[in-house]
Amino acid sequence: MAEYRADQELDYTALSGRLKLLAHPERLRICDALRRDAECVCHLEALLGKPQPYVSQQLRILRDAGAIQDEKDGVNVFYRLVDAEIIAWLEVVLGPVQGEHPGMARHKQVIACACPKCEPTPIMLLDEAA
Amino acid sequence: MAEYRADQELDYTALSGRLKLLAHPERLRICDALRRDAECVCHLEALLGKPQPYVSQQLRILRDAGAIQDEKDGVNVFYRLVDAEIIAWLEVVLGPVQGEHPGMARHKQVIACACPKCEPTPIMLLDEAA
DNA sequence: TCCTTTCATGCGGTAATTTGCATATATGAG
DNA sequence: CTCATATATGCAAATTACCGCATGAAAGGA
Repeated sequence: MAEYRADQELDYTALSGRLKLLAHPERLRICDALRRDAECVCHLEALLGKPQPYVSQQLRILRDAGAIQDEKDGVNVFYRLVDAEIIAWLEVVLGPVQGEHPGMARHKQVIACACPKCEPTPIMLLDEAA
Repeated sequence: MAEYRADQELDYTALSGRLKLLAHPERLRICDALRRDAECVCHLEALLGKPQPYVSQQLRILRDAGAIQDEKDGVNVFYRLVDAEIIAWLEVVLGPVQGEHPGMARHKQVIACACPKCEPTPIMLLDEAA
């Protein structure tokens, strides 16, 4: 009764569809930033150096696929990685999360964005503390 | 000297380009088959149920990218997964390799192809042994 | 209310992928 | 050499993805 051959029939179409989310330079960079912590759109805009509608479009693709979720906070919208499977994939593709020193500042790689509201002192947190 | 911020500057373009190889249903299925063992084109053709030129084209994409290598054996050409990084990705995306019972037959999931040359008894090996 | 800021959406053109099909190449048998 | 089989390649049509841009919607301050 050892039915070796009837294995779980992976859904290659579904899997490749999810892989396609990451198979894009800017979306991959966004996901890399988000796996450290949630970020608002203006930060991601500064990180990518692309126009805001462009960033929002990539975010929409990720959101519609269930990879990320938005949390509105007044005028700003923060996005967070919520898909465990994709988080696991990122761990292998990009390596372990950088800058996750316990208790250390967020925004390790994220460049300071122009908006004064996102953070009081966007990136200097590390150095100012000295 | 703790330079937290200057991390290894991942090449998102290169990584997404390699992810794109797997972000395709048939290529993903091919890779899943190949990570068990090398397979010849006719087997893969039977597995996918697609015309031979179609299969050869996907194989070419994977070969040009360095994911797989061909080993000619007479009239047949066997393909083998050779990229360690991609093999590691597949492990996470598809789960551990199925049907890798030690010392057990190859061709677990691969359907028997029509060609009589690939294998004397393509798929029956398991049962014939009884 | 009006204005500013932050973000989202819709649309169109362009570029890249996908895929079917005709054909080319290579190997071995006879 | 000729033929059959296994595989590769080239090309074009169809589809899809990508990206810039104009505009829309929501929130908060004055």
